[in-house]
Amino acid sequence: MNATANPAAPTFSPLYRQIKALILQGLATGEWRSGEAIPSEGELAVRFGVSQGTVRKAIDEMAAENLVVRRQGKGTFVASHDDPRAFFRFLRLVPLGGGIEKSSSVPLECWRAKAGPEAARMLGLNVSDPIIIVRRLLSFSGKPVVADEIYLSGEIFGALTIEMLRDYEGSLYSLFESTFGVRMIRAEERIRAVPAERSSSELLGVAEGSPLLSVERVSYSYGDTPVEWRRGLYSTAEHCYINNLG
Amino acid sequence: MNATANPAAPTFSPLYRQIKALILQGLATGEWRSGEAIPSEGELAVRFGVSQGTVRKAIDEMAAENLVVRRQGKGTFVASHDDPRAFFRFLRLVPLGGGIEKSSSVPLECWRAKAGPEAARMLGLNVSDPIIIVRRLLSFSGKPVVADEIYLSGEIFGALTIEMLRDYEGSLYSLFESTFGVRMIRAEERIRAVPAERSSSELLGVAEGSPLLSVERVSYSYGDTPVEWRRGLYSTAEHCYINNLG
DNA sequence: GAGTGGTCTAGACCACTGC
DNA sequence: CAGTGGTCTAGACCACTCG
Repeated sequence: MNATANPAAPTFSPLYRQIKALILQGLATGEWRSGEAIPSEGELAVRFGVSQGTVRKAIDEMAAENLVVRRQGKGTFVASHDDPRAFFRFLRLVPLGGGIEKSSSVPLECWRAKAGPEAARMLGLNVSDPIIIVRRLLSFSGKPVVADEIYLSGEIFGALTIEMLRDYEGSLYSLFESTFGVRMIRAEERIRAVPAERSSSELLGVAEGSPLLSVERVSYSYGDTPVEWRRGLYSTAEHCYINNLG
Repeated sequence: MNATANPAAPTFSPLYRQIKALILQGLATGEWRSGEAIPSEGELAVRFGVSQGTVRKAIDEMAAENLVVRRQGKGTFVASHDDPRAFFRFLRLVPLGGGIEKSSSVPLECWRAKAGPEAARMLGLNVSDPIIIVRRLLSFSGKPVVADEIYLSGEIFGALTIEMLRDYEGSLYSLFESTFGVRMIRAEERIRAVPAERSSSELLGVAEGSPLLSVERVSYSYGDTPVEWRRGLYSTAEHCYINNLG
């Protein structure tokens, strides 16, 4: 037993974590794509030379981290941002009165630039590496609510154009996933209250100086690689940001 | 096998969830108190007439929900708000520059009242049931950062006084837990940006009308019972609210 | 060393899906 | 029906803690 186990691991990790790392590698290298099924637990057990229970525990962890979705009787599938259940995972904004609204995203600009010190630090790049900056406006029920400025590595997202953003049906992360093979796994947000400046007040249709939520986000892909840095200004006149403390 | 299983459960649930419910019951009724060890997996397996693996899976879920903490070689312990690791679980405020600051809480007022319609709805009470209202100021490194107004069921927290709040060392939730036997399990927060009113601007030392974070929270104890409703106004001049999207 | 949680295995059976 | 994940068991051994 312990077939493919690392013979001289510098830092000990249990077998099921090693199996998890191997499966993760398959996800990162694109061996299985978003929405596709990965091999069954039995197959993976044979491939890695461990018991099914060990594979099961590895997949359990990955399911808990939303990397993968299990469906009884069908198989285990690579998590996808196309899945409607994943929509509110990265946009925790709901109307104050409750209910559900139709959202629409309108790209305003998309241009090439060189990374300044801050963007470089956030994205793990060197200063003056190529980056892409996107500005867009997000509306609920036709009313503008969020103004985003999004910084992306030019290396990865080189082919991105404003037409692609305009024409794509679905969320931004769905586009990144299907077109660039980059899946956002987790993100860190830093939230503050700031006064609306001239430009954002016009975009969002609020008075200059009125309070807005400033939401800065760094998103990570496999291996904790930062791939997106963004700043959003949220109008909370009729919406609020919700968060569950567990 | 299936010893203590419910003979005619209306809604099916696997054995390990029934075991989980039984252990949860022990927590809710105070059979084991905060910080104490619950019986070992083997003991619980014998008590409930199931295999240790089944008890294990039940406890796994409870550990994932932060209800319980496992410590190898020692046992499984009832989660406690005294645990320093639990501090930032319910107060996600960090200095903008990073680092750690000393926080101190100063109670301003603590009085009895009757529940209005909003407080009643949030706390699951009837209108004009007795409630307790606490106002307090939270400071980091001596500077005021958060002004809280806290609504509690008078039924449960009847004995609470401002002296208790003033004299207690530790977080508010530690006091609730040790003095009233009420443990906060999870909470929902709704966040908006609002202009500072006269009273809060004076408390927090900011200009009237400047942007503040409004954080409304409902906290739940066992069985999803709401036990606390609060509204906090956060000055984000030198701090920000952090959130991890997983 | 005794007692605890942590890992791993092997095998049985159940519940769900789709052909 | 075959194939998938979901549950449950029994037992072995490891890793950690404490007296």
